[in-house]
Amino acid sequence: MTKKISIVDIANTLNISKTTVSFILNGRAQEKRISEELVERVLKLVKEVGYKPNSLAKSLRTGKSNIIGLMVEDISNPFFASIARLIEDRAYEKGYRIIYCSTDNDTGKTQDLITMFRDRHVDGYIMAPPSNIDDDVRSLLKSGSPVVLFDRYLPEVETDYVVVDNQFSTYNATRHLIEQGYSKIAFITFSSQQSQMMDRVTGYKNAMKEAKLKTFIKEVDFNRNEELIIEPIHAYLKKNPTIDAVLFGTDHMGTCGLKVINQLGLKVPDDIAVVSFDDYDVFKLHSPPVTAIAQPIETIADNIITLLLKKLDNGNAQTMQKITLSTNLNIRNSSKQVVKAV
Amino acid sequence: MTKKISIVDIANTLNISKTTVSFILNGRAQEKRISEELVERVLKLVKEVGYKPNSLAKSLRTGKSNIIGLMVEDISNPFFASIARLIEDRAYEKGYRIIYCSTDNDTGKTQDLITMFRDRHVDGYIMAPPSNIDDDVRSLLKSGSPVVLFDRYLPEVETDYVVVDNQFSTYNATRHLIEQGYSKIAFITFSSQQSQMMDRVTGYKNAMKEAKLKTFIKEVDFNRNEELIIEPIHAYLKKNPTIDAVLFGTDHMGTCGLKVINQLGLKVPDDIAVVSFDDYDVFKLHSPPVTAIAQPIETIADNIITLLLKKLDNGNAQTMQKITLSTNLNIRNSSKQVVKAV
DNA sequence: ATGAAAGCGCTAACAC
DNA sequence: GTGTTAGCGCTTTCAT
Repeated sequence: MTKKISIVDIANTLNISKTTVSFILNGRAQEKRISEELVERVLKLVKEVGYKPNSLAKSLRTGKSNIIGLMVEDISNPFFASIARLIEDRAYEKGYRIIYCSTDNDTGKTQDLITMFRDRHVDGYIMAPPSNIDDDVRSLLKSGSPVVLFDRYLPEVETDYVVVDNQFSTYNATRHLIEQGYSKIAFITFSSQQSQMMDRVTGYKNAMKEAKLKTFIKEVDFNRNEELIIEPIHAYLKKNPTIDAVLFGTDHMGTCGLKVINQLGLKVPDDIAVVSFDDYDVFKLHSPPVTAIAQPIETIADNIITLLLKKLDNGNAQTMQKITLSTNLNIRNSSKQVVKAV
Repeated sequence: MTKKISIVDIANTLNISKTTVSFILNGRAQEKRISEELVERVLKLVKEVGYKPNSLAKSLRTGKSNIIGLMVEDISNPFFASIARLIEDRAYEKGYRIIYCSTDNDTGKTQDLITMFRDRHVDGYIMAPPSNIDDDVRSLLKSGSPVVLFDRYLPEVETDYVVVDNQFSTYNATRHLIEQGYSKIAFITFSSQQSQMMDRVTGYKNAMKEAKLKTFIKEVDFNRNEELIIEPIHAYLKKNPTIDAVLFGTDHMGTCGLKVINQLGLKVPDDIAVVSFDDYDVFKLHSPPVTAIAQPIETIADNIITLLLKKLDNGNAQTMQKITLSTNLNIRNSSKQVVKAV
């Protein structure tokens, strides 16, 4: 097999030193003024025997692994899966590989993960950080590793990040519902201290306050068991039958919410209007289609990887960039007041 | 930082040799009859200075990386994302990490990926193989690396794999449609030579043949641009207005298909009945809910990782296991003939 | 019971 | 222009 051939083997076969081979293989032949002819011979043999440099050894020596550590909340969530896919593609083009992990927003698990990534000498980190991870990120930064945050950021840590304008997004969505004539508007979301979630609540609150409306906020604890998310929403909606519209804080929340609304036999939008953060097939194909706050997934992924690759090239030298992108409110029939308020 | 400390540093500090430290760290103190007291001292210092072995160096020396290479068709597809998530969890518990890549069913890209994984000395491979990858998989096997295939297998290669009973699944789904009184039943799927797709077509064909019905098969080329999938379906359905039911070959196909049906303003199931392979929120939440062939995701993931871990433990010694799991046809309103045939 | 030393495959400073 | 050599940090055989 292509197994055991090392740089020494090919050097010996050609009766030259492995240094020369190494130089040639790393494109430094010109610089070292190695004869065209030797270069050819080496390249030919390399191809012939199918020699592949051992990247482990290379990494050990150079300290570079060409691996990027990607930490998302949950790879099975469509938002994160899509981002991961796009990042993977761009990184691949540039010769980087991705090791990913799902953090479940668990700080302890994330710390473990960071240790393991550091251990493996990953060259850079992309992370949707859980709360209370500030010190760990700082220490990463201090040791010279580039870190790009996304989806949320850590207000107390000076890093690059790519997020969307969460506060305006929910403010805007809430305004939309108000303009459509709804007044008992609930905001149902995950309980979380993360920046993006805080901002989303704030946007909702501001819009409601501005319109002098009473807020209805329901926070549900995150759980991987969907039943445990559906149940509290069910209870909440049942207990507050006057609610005439609901804004869901994430795609997952929105999906669970729709299930509840089905269970309760509520008509959308007549009984209850629906808007959700994130925009996926579930919302587009629903009857009626669900109004959704669409994040610019591709732009997000593009910015993340561009930022990281730049740092990787520049030896992490530059100043931090904080990128906030705007979302798009895709208005559909789930939030259009039918003319009945006449 | 926790950066530069190596085994030598801690050996020097304690005035002992690095060998001893290595033994202690690898739990061979007993075996080597190293004094309790020394062991304690070493462990204490290690903890104190936060020494972490360099896993790169370890891998170089031992040839083990504790990394598993996972190759899926597309990580942003919910089926693969869910599987990936479950595998990640189980592997993590056992101290293994996952490097993943999306193959896009592209043989060339997959070969690159394999080379890169092999390069990085991954300990094992999990793969949803594209076609024509037989030789590469064989060579992996020959070089002693455990490989577990899933979702599809390579008939010509003797490996472990975990798949579902695709042929029976579509046969059964088609039978269901026939029993409901549909007769112009189309099968819309990706054009592919992969085992799972071939089996799905066969199942459909067999059921139709058995019932003496004419088959309507539309194969669409895979493309990452959704528009290019939607368009041919649109054209096909428009050109064959007599079709009264359709079975979609994958979740992605089904989602695109529903979009087309919406565009065409067709009523489900009155104008057209719908059944899809794979069962996701999109189908459950659709109005009417869509009948779907549910794969046992957790069981699949569990079997895959159990198989691989066993091989990893046993030095890849055992015989191959071929596991075929059954699916579940979740019958919903999208395929229930409304009583009109009276 | 502990240590010296070889070596995994590679890079790069320094010779010649 | 090309070769010698010293590590990168670790494991493991063989001595003692």
